[in-house]
Amino acid sequence: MQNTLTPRKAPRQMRAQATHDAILEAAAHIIGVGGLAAFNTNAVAARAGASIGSLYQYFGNKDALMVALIHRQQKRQLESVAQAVMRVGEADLPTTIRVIVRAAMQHHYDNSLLASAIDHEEARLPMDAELTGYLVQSGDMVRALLARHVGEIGDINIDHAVRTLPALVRAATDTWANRNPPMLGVAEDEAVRTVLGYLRAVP
Amino acid sequence: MQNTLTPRKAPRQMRAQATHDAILEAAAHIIGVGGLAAFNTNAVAARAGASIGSLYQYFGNKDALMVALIHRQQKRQLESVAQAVMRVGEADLPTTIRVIVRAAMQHHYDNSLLASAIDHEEARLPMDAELTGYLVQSGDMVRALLARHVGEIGDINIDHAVRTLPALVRAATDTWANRNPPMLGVAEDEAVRTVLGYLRAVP
DNA sequence: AAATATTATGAGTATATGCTCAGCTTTGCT
DNA sequence: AGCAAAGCTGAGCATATACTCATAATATTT
Repeated sequence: MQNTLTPRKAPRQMRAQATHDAILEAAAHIIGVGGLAAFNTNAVAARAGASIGSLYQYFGNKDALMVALIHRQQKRQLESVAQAVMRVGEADLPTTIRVIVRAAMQHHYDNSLLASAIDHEEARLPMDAELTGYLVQSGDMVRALLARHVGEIGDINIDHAVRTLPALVRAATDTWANRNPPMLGVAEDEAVRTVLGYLRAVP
Repeated sequence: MQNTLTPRKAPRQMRAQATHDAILEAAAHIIGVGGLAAFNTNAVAARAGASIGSLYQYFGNKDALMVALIHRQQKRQLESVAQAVMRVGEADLPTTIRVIVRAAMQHHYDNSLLASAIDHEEARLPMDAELTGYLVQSGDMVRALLARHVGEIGDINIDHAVRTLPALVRAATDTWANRNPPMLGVAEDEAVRTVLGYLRAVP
């Protein structure tokens, strides 16, 4: 086996897929509630209703499980945003931004502890082809989107914007959605203001 | 003892202070290099050149050490920014923002793994009076600053801005400074653009 | 100098946790 | 039905790690 972070074995039957998914779901839940400090493989297996042996059948080690979790989250986020881009069609820039911001926030605000754990672990773990792929895809999406509204935005370095913008949205979301009680309306408004301000800024 | 997160004993002699500081420094270094996964009290004591017993003389448990680290980082950041605010005097808004952004970035870009670890742990640990105090102080600072330039900024909710702006700067910093090689110039420019855009935005 | 207070030590303990493996169960195929 | 492949189990091992405590060393006070 080349790489211990690679999945050990792919599920082939339906029940195997279910076990596999339950383990990922359990991991997400445990980190979401107790943070990385509570994240251990025995607890994950127990919550998944699977044995610890099953966990290690699909994930060669703890880091591999974390990597799979990161992939899952990235994939969901990308799909969610892609769908929003479809939906929004040819609307004006502020509307477009708001719709996309809302989609991007979706998977963050209900589990911001998980989100920050992923941020942290992403920085520690090596970046693989799949992650790079998501990055490229989301970059292309932003690029296409901005091309539609080229008249309404300031002088911009697109390569910078492609990386900065998602980070800004995430920051606004984390700040306002992760509170007691969560201030989702504010989160959305602040994110929209930030993005529009960034895009229209003149140097 | 009311609270296990409280420091166990305050250092009274100089050598005790040195030990105390060395332990915090070692903790920062270990998290900065290996992330939370590498953060354990034995390793911290070893790197600090102190015994594990000494560590537990000053920090009742691992979380207390983490809390102290968070306080240290917050305090440094606040001081750094406060100094920048002094220095900048009555300059125009773009210059002011740039100087402050640069100060805020200081403690982030050379150790972004530590920064993300602190973000994560802050969300998990209970927020105490000291942290609240830092938040209030930095809020007051932003408020005073914006008051100086009230003519140059758009219609703004100051309470929102006070929390959103630092998060935006942190996001831009993390995104661009934590790379190989670190792109500090881009980080600064992106942060400045973001903040100025946010402040001048019109709804 | 003696007494007291503070600081440092690190082997050792209790526990938590990553992970294995030998055997069992279920599913799919002929 | 019979067989092979896939999937599942969980006790238990090896190790890592949070934390204690009895003792020693150093500093401060009287």
